[in-house]
Amino acid sequence: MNFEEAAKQLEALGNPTRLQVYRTLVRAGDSGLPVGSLQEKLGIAASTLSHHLHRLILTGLVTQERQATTLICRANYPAMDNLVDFLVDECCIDAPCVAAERETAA
Amino acid sequence: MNFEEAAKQLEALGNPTRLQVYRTLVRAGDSGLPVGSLQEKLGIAASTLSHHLHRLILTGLVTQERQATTLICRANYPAMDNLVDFLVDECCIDAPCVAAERETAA
DNA sequence: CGTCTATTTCGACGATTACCGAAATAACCG
DNA sequence: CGGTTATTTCGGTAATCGTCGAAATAGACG
Repeated sequence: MNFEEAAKQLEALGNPTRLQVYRTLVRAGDSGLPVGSLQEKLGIAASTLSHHLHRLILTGLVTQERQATTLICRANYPAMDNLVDFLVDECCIDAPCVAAERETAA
Repeated sequence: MNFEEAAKQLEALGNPTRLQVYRTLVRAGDSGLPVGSLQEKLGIAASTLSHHLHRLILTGLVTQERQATTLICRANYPAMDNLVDFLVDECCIDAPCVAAERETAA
């Protein structure tokens, strides 16, 4: 995980609307959610949602798969895993913290 | 860790300059670093650094302690720990996602 | 082909951000 | 008090962001 990529992903998740989108997708699980359902759940304009989805996709945190006219969105779990690894690694380079212990224990 | 707080911290870390500030502080360890040293390391204007530090402090990711005329900055490890916890809890990184069940129960 | 649904792109707007240098403040020392 | 060093606040500017509605595109179906 390179520094710039991590920063971009963190920035993507740092917007409340996008964090909510991402959380909703995570909770939807492997089956994912169509853009329309997502829009209904969040109650924002379709164009706004599309914009945020685009950014999440650019950072690799979300993927899309076409099923006929609807687009299914899914959280990309490995990407988040890498991001968390980055944070833990950064956090624990010189000063071990609780996260490192949990990491090694798990 | 509440949702809004997590979003604010993620946004704080999402800016490349701030992420670099934070990383530098993490690597400095418990002894921390004066603002001046930080500025020298990063090569940015003092006012710009002060601005970013302020934001990191507001989110709780960094703390400051005065020592005479110099201000010592330190990474707040428990805050990062909580943030990582939030991400892991929200996104159940390595395990099948049980968050949906938790959601319906809540 | 024309129409319907789903989604994106476009164009615009106000709000926020990042950055800098200059001036102000804080704490110490003589 | 006057001076010195460390840092912040102020003022301003260019760039980016978040949001929306309207228009454009993608695919299915008759």
